[in-house]
Amino acid sequence: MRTLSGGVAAGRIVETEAYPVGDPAGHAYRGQTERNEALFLERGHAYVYIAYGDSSMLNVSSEKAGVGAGILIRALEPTDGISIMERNRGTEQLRDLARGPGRLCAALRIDLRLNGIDLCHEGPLWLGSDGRPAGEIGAGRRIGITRAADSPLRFYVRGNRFVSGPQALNT
DNA sequence: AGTGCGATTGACT
DNA sequence: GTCAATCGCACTA
Repeated sequence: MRTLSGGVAAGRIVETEAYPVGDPAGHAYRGQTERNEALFLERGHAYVYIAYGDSSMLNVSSEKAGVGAGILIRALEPTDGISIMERNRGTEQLRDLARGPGRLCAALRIDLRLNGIDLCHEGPLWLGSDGRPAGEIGAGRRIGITRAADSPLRFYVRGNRFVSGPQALNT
């Protein structure tokens, strides 16, 4: 969930990728630096970075303090504040509002100022549950990386149309 | 100090 | 379906 001056925007997370300890594709692989230090915070903190010049990416640190690992949030099924997301994204295509990590951050206006915040308590950006049961989860290879690309570390809700990536990988 | 390369997106054929 | 834009960061010299 995301609190903005214009109101609250929120959605269900329908797609993630894991970047565990020792993963050569992970940003923490080469040790702690100024950029990735948020990955080394206690699990549940935000790690935000910029890829390809623009496009922010949102990760959640996933290990105890001092250990570098995280989960990339790749896609959201919009549930609240849809008009806010449409304005942030410059489109009214519901399916495209938060399908993809860069789009998700644009829709919720997530930038480097949120790097390192605690996501486990209500705040400008936080994680919560809507009480609804999760759908059936599928696993497959991660998207857009070259190293360790074959590890099945991408997880998604089966059949959900807000999941990014080729349709063939989402069955 | 210079270079190469992405955890992507949007526009175009 | 294909392809270029774009820039911060890590690595080499």
